Amino acid sequence: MEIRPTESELEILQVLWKMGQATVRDVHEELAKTKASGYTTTLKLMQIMDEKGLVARDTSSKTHVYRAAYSQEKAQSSALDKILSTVFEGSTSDLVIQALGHHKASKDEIDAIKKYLDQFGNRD
Amino acid sequence: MEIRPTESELEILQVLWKMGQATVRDVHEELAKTKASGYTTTLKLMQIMDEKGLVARDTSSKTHVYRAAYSQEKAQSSALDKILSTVFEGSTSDLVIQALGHHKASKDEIDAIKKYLDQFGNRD
DNA sequence: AAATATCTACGACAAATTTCGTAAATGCAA
DNA sequence: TTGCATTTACGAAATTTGTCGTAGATATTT
Repeated sequence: MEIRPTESELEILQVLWKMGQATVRDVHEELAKTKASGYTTTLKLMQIMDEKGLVARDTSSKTHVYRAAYSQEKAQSSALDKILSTVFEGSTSDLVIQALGHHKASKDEIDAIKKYLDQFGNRD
Repeated sequence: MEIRPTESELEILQVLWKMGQATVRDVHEELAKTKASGYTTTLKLMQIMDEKGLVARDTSSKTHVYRAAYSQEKAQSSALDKILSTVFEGSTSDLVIQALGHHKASKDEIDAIKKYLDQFGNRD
């Protein structure tokens, strides 16, 4: 029952998350900025995503309007689960420290994290 | 030049990271615990990985001995890069906070992270 | 209304990944 | 040494994913 979006499906979801609602053309033109593939390719993918339940669409007018049915939060959680088990051996702290080390966080970001830790980190 | 391990290749790398050295049979029996596929499948995969440079092997005896040529650190860094750009919109702090929130870290882990932040987080 | 443009549906092709069967080589055991 | 088991090599099928072409429907323009 795992509904794992594929790589291309994830790209489409990104656009939908950002736009909220979008037509196939909207999505395709957004993707076209960084990727070269035909319009019908995007269309087909979004139709498949509809069948899978990854998106929902309003078909009342000729031009269908799509929205994500798979939330960014879910994708984040799923992505973290996966890399935790595949490359971090389940160690959240390893993951966090790697993330902080390799990808420089701004001072504001670091402050946000510290705040979070102080607030939440006092349990066993 | 991107040498991105596939899903199955990553499973094999996990075994090699853990074992250090391993034969095809070693790897296959480890994988068989959670997955059903034939011995020659594992063999073929590992041969392809050798061509790609993801593993190295000692062929001096009949039974070849493999080791990872793609480090866990590299895989970690690559995995973080990917999910940062695909589902976290580049926000390291979002990623970290999500990681800490969803996957409970132990007190020791939290302390380790705090320590890391205090030591390293005083830049702009 | 006729021509043009845009959209959906859908089959089929292409590429990448995974799977396996079979043959040949090598080592081990009777 | 002869037979048996294990291993490698390799081609090919099966699967999954991504790609596109074409047909038909619907709208828009002239």
